[in-house]
Amino acid sequence: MEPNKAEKAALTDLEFTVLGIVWKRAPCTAYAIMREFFSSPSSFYRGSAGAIYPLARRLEKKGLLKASTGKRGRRRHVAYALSRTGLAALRKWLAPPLPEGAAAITFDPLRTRTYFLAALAPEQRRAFAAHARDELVKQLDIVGAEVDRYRKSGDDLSALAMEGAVHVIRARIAWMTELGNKLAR
Amino acid sequence: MEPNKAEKAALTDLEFTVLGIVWKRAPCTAYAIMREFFSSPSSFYRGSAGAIYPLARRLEKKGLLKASTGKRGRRRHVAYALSRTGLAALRKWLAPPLPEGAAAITFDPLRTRTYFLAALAPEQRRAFAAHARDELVKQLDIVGAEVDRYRKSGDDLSALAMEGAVHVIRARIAWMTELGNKLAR
DNA sequence: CCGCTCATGTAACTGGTTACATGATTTA
DNA sequence: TAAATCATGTAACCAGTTACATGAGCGG
Repeated sequence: MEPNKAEKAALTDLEFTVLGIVWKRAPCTAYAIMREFFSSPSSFYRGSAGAIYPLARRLEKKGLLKASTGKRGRRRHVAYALSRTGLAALRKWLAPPLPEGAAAITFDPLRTRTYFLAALAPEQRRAFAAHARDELVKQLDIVGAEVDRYRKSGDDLSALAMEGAVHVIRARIAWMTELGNKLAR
Repeated sequence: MEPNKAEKAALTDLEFTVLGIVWKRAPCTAYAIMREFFSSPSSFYRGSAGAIYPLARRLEKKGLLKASTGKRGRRRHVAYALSRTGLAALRKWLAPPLPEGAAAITFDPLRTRTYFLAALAPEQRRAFAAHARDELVKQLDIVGAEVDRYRKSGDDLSALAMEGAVHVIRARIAWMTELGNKLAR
């Protein structure tokens, strides 16, 4: 017999992230998972219903989530929790070694544009650097507030995670400042 | 008459990036565009043939690229260059204002994992931070070399762009070091 | 009773991917 | 002359998206 392909196929980052969310929030409806994505300042995944609902059922069929139906009033809902194998899968994803490329350089719309900045007139280049810097500073406030929120809620590791975003945005601000200065000369 | 939808639809980042590459390298075959992606240390886009060839023809049909057939020996090839409207489109993409979210926080596999690190035993958490840090240090060498390569080739703006990646990786190293220290206490 | 949130889902689309296929030209 | 590179392309797939639809419960 061939090994069951569906059982073996590696999960996507979104699937592991959902596993992580359920681990934190269990018992947790698919709707609650969606909200988690909506409230995140990161917009890489939108956590759309069209992604989350089929995904949750998929993980349940694979035995990584277990579903239980509860009700509020006469209304039913499905709450998920991690199964034993789900927790094991989450831990395997978290623990070293990291997969190829997990520490690699990430997509950055500002960097992508900077490669081709010579196509603009010098004055427009400086405007780009100044504008990008301003936008980054705005982002810094948003993620800074998010760090505080996690701190106050006592979720120190999430705060530490979000501090990664703070570090990165500060680095990008420094980079855009440097770019502005170099373009000014 | 309705405005032609195909003409008006916004381009993706990949399409603008190809526009930028052609602007730099014209006259430039689709194959050469692919190589540009292969040689990039960023792996967000793989620049696969299945993406690049249809994309180039699409941009040509929209009038953003113009194609010319050359030959080496008795073998034909199609070389692209930017049209006037293509250059205008590239410049509009580059110039302020940036689209919504261009300065937003980006996807980071390390950050995503850090949110759920409490699911690991304390010793495994520290191992994660140490391992991630090591992997980032390796990346720093790679992108540092890339900066030098651009500097030597005289392409200062590309070097400046790649220095953005250096800034970000250094920030992520500092973050992982901090995380390691905090987990050690 | 109106509008908001909770809750669940589907259909059509999209923008990439992998894998494959073909053949000329160049280089070791 | 074999292997690598140049060059072009297609087919099947995939993991997301948007947009839509439905309906219960709840607060003002």
